[in-house]
Amino acid sequence: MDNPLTQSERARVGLWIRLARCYNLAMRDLRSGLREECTMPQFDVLAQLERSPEGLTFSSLSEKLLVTAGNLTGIVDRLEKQGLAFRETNPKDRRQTFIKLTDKGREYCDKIIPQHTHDIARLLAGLSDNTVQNLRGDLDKMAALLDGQQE
Amino acid sequence: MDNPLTQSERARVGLWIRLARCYNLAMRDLRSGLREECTMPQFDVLAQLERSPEGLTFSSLSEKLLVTAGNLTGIVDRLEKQGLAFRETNPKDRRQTFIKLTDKGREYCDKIIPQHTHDIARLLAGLSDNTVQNLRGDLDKMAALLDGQQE
DNA sequence: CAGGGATAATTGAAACCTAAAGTATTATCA
DNA sequence: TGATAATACTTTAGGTTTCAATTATCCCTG
Repeated sequence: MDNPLTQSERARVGLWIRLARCYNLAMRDLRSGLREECTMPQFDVLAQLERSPEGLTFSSLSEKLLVTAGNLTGIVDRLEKQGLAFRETNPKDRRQTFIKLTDKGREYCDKIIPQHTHDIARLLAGLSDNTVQNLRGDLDKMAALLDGQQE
Repeated sequence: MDNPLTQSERARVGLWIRLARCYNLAMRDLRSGLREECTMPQFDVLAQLERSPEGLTFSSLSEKLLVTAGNLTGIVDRLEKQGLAFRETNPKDRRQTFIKLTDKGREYCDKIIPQHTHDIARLLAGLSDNTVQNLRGDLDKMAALLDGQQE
């Protein structure tokens, strides 16, 4: 039962540590670029809403963003308070609530999404196109693996 | 000023989205493996302490884990309350506080670190050794870039 | 058409997280 | 030496996050 780490296990732990480090470093930078405007989780919700003019339910947002529905309640509350989004009960199924952008929210997205996109591009500008392609491909493999594994 | 996205920008945004997705998917799985025992942030602190028998200050932990010192205050409070770690003022510089594992904390680490390591290895077992090596290399490039960029 | 089970969102408790302000201690240097 | 600056940690306020328990609604089957 006292098995030392195999080479292969060590390599995978190292991979996870590197992934987490990159995530946190990038997150820190991107957060500060957004700070004056809105929080990162609020931005994530806005960006999803922006591409779904018909609105999104809490459940679908929850799947897309990988956060719990209970969490979204608070984030949407704050977006609503800022006048950027609003709730609308689905008349066909009154359990469901659509979340939609207000006009103000849409304007806000027009301003802030390109800004954030530019922040990301700037942050990663130092990587070669080749490295970017390789990373995307390998992370897709990893995501597929992790996706299949969650039951 | 109304510049559409270049190919290169789009690719980098896609990379960031994939990275965040992998991080969140893995985090979700690893958290649930740890849940009965302790929280992920508590684990991260314990794992750092375990390899520094001389103790670690809040500042050094903050750098290693990429979290703010204010945050660590609470996490260490909880570890202290559970009897896993303790604070010790540095007599040479009374501003500094060393955080150290208790005996109980060390025992606990002996149990939980291998378990968590195994969880990571299991989670990523489906990736080829080749993919793991490529990812590690490319993420190292990315981390170096992000590290240099933070002033 | 009346329960009973599933689904959608909310609530509550506990922990995490950041930025900024506050407190104590040490270092600088005029 | 004594004012000032820098450093290390804590505190505070505002959000985020999860899990588990509730509430409201829908669907289905007898």
